[in-house]
Amino acid sequence: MNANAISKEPLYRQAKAHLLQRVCAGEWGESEMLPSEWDLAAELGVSQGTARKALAELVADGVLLRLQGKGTFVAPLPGDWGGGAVVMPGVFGGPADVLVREFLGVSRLSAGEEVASALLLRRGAPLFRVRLLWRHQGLPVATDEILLSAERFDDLDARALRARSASLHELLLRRYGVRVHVHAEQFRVEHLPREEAALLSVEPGRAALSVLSLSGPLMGDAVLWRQRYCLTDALAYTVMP
Amino acid sequence: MNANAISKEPLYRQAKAHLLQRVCAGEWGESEMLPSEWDLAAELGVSQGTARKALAELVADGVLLRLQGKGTFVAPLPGDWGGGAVVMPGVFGGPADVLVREFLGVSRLSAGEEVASALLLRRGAPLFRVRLLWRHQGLPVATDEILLSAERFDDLDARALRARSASLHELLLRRYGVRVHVHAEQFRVEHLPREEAALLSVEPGRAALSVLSLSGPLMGDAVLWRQRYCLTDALAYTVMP
DNA sequence: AAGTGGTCTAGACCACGGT
DNA sequence: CCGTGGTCTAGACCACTTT
Repeated sequence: MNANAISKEPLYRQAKAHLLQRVCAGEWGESEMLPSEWDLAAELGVSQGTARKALAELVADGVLLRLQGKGTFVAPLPGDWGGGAVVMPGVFGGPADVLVREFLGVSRLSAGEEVASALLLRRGAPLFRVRLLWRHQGLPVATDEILLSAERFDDLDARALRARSASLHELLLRRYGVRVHVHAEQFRVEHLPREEAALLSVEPGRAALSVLSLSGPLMGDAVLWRQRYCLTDALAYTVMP
Repeated sequence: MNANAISKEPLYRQAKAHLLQRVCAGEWGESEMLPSEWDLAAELGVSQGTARKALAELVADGVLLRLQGKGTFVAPLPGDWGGGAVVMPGVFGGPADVLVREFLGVSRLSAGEEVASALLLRRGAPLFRVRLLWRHQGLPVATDEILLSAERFDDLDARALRARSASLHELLLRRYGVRVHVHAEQFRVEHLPREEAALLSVEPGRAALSVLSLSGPLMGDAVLWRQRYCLTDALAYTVMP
């Protein structure tokens, strides 16, 4: 924590950015303890209080977990479904239902105006298009169309995504060092396009919940556009601020 | 900060609760500065650092605003629309559109099972039912049905709510000292009931975005159930975590 | 007992806004 | 110039978990 740091930013912000970078680089695996406040403070050349403030912000951002008496750990990544839980309509207290991911495929296309503007790319920039299907108790309930720059994330292949346990978020973190957070979400009612209706086994034109979300690295621009169509006959899309 | 305080809670939490109570009691009006950190610390009998931590949490919770060089102020209440902004679909950067509130009326009814369970009331408990209509550029785009305990919030009258500038949130704060925050929100697609369809000038059964939200005091149970129906032909309901 | 994070304190200095 | 909030430091003690 010295020389080349941007001196305009507070020390604890520089420490936070430094630690975030090391977390994203995979320096500490899941269930592996980070060094203690005092050790980190010594490494970074700051006081223990400053190191603590950086760690506290990373906890608030969902990057780290701290447990009194145990230590500091890298927080598990959210699944590809994201933060919004799915529960029975009208019931707020209950546990979230489990959704199962099914990988449909990856293709390539060119960025339209909206996507290009949201992801700060030029029109026509090459994109990867990842398609997912979500099942609840075996029945399809949602489709995802995920768009991301094919230039920034080259060599994204279907093999890794097809694995049942794999997650796009994990792939982006391990291969590109990008930890993706949701920046904003838009909810609308839309009529299902033919393709989505077929995947969800309902008639085309059926009204469904459309969830458009932009994600990207913490403290960075969005890199991931996701258009989700969700059937909400028996489920509700829940968010807790 | 002494005697009757719950000694199990950290000092800064006790200070936070104490300050929150004084804010809700209306001790400081809008655009009136709170005492400085040092003065508050002296009042509460804690160190300046502890007072700062309490203030910082209240800022994070949206209760206070702090401006370097100017002072600490009570944050303005969000309008009755709440946190979710409304913008053009697919456009994330733009400014939120303005919605105009129209008060339709207050009536009384008994709590059904769902509402009673969510608000921790007994089945059949008396409720107030507040009805609002939201317009965007003159056209109706959303209806609200707001339910709250008629026992806890007695003497809620239509006169105060009918005032064009009034807000239910302000009323609850000024009359009952309750500062309401959104605890959770559920999104679904629902078919418009006759009454809502008529209010929105569309045919009954039309699919609309249903937003069910529970609100209540910071650090307390929910006291307000809101069922909103929103037309999203030209608008999208946006949330930013 | 030793190590971890969590709280509390005291003091110093900086950055910003108004006088 | 002063008063405000914002940052940084150093040290002490507490609560919890593990050895």
